[in-house]
Amino acid sequence: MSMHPETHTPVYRIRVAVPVKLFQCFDYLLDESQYQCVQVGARVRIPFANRKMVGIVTECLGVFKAEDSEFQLRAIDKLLDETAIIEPNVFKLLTWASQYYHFPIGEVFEAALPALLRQGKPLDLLTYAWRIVPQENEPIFRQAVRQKEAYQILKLHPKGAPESILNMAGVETAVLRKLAEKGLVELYQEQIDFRPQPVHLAQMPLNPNAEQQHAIQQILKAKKQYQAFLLDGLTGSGKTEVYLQVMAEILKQGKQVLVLVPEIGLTPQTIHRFKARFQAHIVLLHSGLTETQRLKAWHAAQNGQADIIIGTRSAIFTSLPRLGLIILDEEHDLSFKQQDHFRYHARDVALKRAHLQQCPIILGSATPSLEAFALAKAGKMTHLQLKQRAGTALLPQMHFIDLKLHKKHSGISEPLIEKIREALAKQEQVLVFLNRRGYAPVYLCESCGWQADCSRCDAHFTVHHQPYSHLHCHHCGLIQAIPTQCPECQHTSFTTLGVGTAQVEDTLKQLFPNIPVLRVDRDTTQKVGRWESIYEQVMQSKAAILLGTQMLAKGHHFPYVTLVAILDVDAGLLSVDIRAPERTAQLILQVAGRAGRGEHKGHVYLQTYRPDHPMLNTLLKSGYAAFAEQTLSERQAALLPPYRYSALIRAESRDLDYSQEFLSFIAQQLQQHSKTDIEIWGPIPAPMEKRAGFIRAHLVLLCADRAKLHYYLNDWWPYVVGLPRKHQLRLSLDVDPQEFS
DNA sequence: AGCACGCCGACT
DNA sequence: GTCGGCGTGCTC
Repeated sequence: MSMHPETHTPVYRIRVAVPVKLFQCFDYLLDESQYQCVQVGARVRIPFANRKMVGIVTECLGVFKAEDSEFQLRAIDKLLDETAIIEPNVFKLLTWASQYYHFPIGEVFEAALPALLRQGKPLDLLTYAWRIVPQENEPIFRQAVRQKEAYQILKLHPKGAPESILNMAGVETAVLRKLAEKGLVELYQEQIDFRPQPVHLAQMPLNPNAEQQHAIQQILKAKKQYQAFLLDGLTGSGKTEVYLQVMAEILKQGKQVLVLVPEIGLTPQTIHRFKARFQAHIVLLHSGLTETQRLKAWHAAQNGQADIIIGTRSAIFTSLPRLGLIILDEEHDLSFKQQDHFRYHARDVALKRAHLQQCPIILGSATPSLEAFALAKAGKMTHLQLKQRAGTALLPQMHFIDLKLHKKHSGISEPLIEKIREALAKQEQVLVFLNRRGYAPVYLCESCGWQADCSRCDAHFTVHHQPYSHLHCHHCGLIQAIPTQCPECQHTSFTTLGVGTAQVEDTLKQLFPNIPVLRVDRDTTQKVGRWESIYEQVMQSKAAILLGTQMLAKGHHFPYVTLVAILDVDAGLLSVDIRAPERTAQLILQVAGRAGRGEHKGHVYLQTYRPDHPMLNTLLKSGYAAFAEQTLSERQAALLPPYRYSALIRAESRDLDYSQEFLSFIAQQLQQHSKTDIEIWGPIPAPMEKRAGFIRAHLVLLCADRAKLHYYLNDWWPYVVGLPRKHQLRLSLDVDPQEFS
């Protein structure tokens, strides 16, 4: 195709977002027929430097005149979509996110698309299938063995089969093409019915209590406009029932519902709850899907076939032509914030999306984030509380055990052992929580006190005995043999300090030899389906002990657990991060929420050396809301988030001082530029300064005015990224960071 | 990010 | 004499 701008046939110009680490878009040329088809939000294949890439059209700029551009524009290779695959509201959302998180637009678009679409595969890829063209006589294959085989396999699929399935069955695409040349088979496209089917209730709703009824009514009042709701209720208070009844109404209007859940929350139980209630097209979007499955689900959401879309973080970017409600469950969960690359927070993006869509959004949590509380207090979100526990379940009772006063066996105090014994004797189940896996967190020489430390991190090695004895760094993954002779003093006697779940497991098995002890942590659940089988075992057992880390606190419910023990509450309190107290409080309540959902009252035992700790006491005596209130006023007094807006610059370098040196320099530049508008902390060494061989430093930016912060970041950050570097340096900007020391 | 171009050390 | 180290610069 000739593309001389000087010729008479007009040439047109579009602007394209390219998935590269650059902050600008690039202009390309196309001819009139292409221009008539092109839409903002469609994909194009383009030449970029010396390679081919897939970009997203961001603007259609009309007839091109050479004097309009200082660049020698190139022509696109191909228009990949006839219509936008990103709907206008999501397009606006992604543009906003690129600006808000100061992340290159092309890479933001890339993050919003399934991998197959990023690679340029057709959106309706899965609607194409090969089928046999009926013949009068059975075709004869002489030498063509492969074709004969392929033909036989295709015979087994009278309605046709997609290429991917045939490929898996050993049929190569080339062979199919040969058969197509002979007219024996054809590629055809299945017609999709885009009309949404009416949704029916498959199950009667439960009878809501007064609080639930109030919440449902409040939310439904806003069903055609933007309003954000914080649905704040303890585990077991019936949040899900509120979701389901609001959803029923929205679905009845022919709209789609987007449900976002934490990474670990997408359990078969959750899915089952939705599937049981609605006779509707439900799709799931999570990390466990194959790319083909993901594309299929994404496509059904995007073309409006799917009614309910349940997904993790990145599902917030799915195009939904008839979106009418967003639900974000476990709003406080950290997995909603992406921790690398494009560091967006799905909760904040979801709020923006609901606003663009003019639809209601529900944030649900038993332990709302301080950000959510602050929004509610500022009147930007409607606070709905569910205080009663649904059904007959009673609230668990909380008790402290002062570790200073009692003898311990692998970190379990004697009074706790007695309580566990009593519960087991009544055929009840016990949950023991310890957020530390492995056997022990420290290995040391008995003679000189030398400790086994990771050479690549500022951290101790953790001792593991399974599947064999070794030292493991939980921060960088380094594995080493356990030394038998001290490198410092040559002595040969060693001991361990502290306990991990593996050690507690051994001790519990010794203490209660006839009781099943089930350990749930990353080491025991790596195999697929292992978690499910443990869960099944627990549900079928009578007396049993469940032991585990974080994983136990989320997702699954254990109705027969009446005693919950948190072995080391202090671990979370020691952290330097300002968000450590709320994390700990949330974790305590989440773990506590596992207890006593049946008819028996639950008891929660917190082991601590600090039973007088103010945060623990506020939490236990006055509840989470009082704790949050107190923590918020401390934040307000200290002018910390959410009362000021923040950003964190991370720098990592193999060079000892370069991270700090570089951050010092850029901090100086920003300080001169922004005067007193932005407060800059640092550079400060990261909480674990050395990790995986990189020396890490941070720079914290704080500003009372969000717009001002972004105004400065807008010019300054691209400048910083473009600065020449003396040494290798990894740099990242984290807007609204989840943790900063 | 990639990828090429470009100028200085140890090898068939 | 080359192969290849990664510094620098560019991508419409």
